[in-house]
Amino acid sequence: METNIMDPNCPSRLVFQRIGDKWATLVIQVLEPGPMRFSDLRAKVAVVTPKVLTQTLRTLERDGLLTRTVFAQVPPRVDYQLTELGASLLPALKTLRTWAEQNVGRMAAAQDEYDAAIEDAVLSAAH
Amino acid sequence: METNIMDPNCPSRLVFQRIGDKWATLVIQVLEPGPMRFSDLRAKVAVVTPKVLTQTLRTLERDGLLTRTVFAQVPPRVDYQLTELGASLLPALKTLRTWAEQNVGRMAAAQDEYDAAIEDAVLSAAH
DNA sequence: CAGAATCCTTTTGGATACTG
DNA sequence: CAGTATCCAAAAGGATTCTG
Repeated sequence: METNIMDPNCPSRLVFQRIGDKWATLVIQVLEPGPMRFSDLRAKVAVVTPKVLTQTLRTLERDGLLTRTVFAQVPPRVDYQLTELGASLLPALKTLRTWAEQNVGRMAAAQDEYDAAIEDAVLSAAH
Repeated sequence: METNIMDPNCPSRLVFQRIGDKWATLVIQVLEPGPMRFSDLRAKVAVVTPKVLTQTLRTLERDGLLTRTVFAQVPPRVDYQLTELGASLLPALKTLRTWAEQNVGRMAAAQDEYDAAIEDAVLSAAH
């Protein structure tokens, strides 16, 4: 069967949505080297609140991209690690990052130019 | 200089954000074959409202990913087409789509499994 | 035709405080 | 330590109506 990206129910939409998630791709990339516990993730992913980090992790766990392992000890310890499926996404993310690193300068320049043109238009309209 | 994805100001964040935009990647991929006018885009991208489509197009234009060309005629005609920069993003998107098409089935299965486990937990808690 | 303007609902992200 | 519970502000997304 043909996957049609135009279809609102197209499965690839799900993936693009996940990629766009502010924290999801970050978490996946942080987990690349190996398992990590909640507090370490918080430290690594900077100023994310526990609530948002939990949300992100639950979503990724539900997607089968990572696993959550609880150790029965006090104080509690919970490890998160990429599944094979999650790890298989890394190359695609890497491709995107590479593009980003190489082209964000051009994007930023385009934005500056665009904004300057708008500014000019506003000023001349007010003449 | 080292780009650090952990940095909230990291430029690659901008790219991931754009990729995650519900309509942006769709528009870029629809424009691959060549220029297209507003109404054709609307038809292609299904049920998007003109407001949202306009927003998306403006953002992409500002990013330097596409150009907007107005023809001085009645009725009006406006063409949108990818810039070289916009087109250079296509391979990376293609990589993602390929991953999506190959793995969305596994993601969906993982979700079903996860939801079923949750459901079981709820039922047994109510025993 | 290609949108702009307005209004409204839903979702998202985050701050803060509390708990097993 | 690893979360959960509440509350809130901001933004995204969309329906509808109008216009050069």
